[in-house]
Amino acid sequence: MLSKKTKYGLKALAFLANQKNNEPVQIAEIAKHENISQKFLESILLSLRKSGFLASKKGKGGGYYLIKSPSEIPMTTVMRVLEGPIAMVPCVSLNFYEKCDDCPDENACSVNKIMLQIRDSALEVYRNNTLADIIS
Amino acid sequence: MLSKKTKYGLKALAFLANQKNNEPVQIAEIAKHENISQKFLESILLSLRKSGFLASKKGKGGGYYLIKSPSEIPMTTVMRVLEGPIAMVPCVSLNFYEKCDDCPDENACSVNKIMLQIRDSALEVYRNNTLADIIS
DNA sequence: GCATACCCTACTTAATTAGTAGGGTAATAA
DNA sequence: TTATTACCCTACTAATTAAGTAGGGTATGC
Repeated sequence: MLSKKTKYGLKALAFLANQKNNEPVQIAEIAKHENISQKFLESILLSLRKSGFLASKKGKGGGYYLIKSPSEIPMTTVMRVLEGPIAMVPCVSLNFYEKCDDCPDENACSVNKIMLQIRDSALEVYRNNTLADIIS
Repeated sequence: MLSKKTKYGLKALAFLANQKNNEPVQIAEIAKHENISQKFLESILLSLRKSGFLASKKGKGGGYYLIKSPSEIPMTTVMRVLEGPIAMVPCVSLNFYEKCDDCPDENACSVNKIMLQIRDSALEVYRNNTLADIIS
C-alpha cells in the first residue's frame, strides 16, 4: 500500500506545479484544497524541501513553491524520497540493497526472481514519468 | 514492502513445486529448509490450502502437497491471496476497488494517474509468470 | 515591532505484522 | 485398538510503522 505521506506529497507537488507563475502557496491553502491534515502536510513539505524539490518563503505572502520545472522532476526520485525503496524486497533494491538473512542464495530464490521483474517494471514506469506528466 | 507472510508463502510453494512425484512434505521440513518459524508457516499453509493451491494429508507420512501443476498456478492469484490487492491504492484496484474519500475526481487525480500505470505494469509481470516460472 | 507563516521536537494513538502458546482432532501404521 | 504423527484452530502478545497532534520557536516583511 502507498502511504498517506506519499499520496499527500504527490498531491501537494501536483498542486504546486499547477500554480501560475510558480507563486508561493501557503500550507493552509494546499491542505484545504487537497483535504489533508495541515500539520501532517507541514512535515511532508518540509522533507520535500530538504530533498531539493521545493523552497519556502517565510512571512506574509510566503509559502512553498517549486524550484524546478515539473518536467525536470522525475517520479523515480519523488517516490524514493516519499515512499522509500521502489523494490518490494531489500535484496532486489538498487538504492537500498540488503541481503536477506534467511536466504542462502539469491540466484536460486524464487521470491528474488519475481520481485526483480516487479522492480524493473515499476522503475520503467517511474522513469517514463515526471511531475509534468501526472498533473491534470 | 512485501510481507513476510507472502515471502514465506512463495518460498513454501516453490519448495513444494520442486518435490519429486509431488509427495507430501511435512511443515517442519519446509520450515527448516526455508528458515521459517514453523508455527507461522503453519498458518500460511493453512490459508493457501483454503485458497485451493494445495492439500494436506494427516497422520504418519502426511504433509502438504500441490493439487495443481506449477504451470497452472498463476502469480496473479498467488499474490492476491497472500499479499492482497496488487494496486497500491484502492482507487485503481480491479478486485478491491474503493473510492478515496478525500479525492473528488479520480480522473483529475495525479496519484491515480501514476498508480494506474504501476498497477498495469505489475499485473503484466504477474500474468506472465506461473509458479513453474519462478522455481529454480 | 507585530502579525504572518514556516520550522522543529516530542508525543500519542491506531493499525498491522510477525510471531507465540497451547491444546484439539483426524488419520495412519503397527 | 492404540499410539503416534502431523495437521488444525483460537487466542494472545510484542514490535513496528503510519498517521496524526500538540505546542511552541523563529525568520520575514510590511
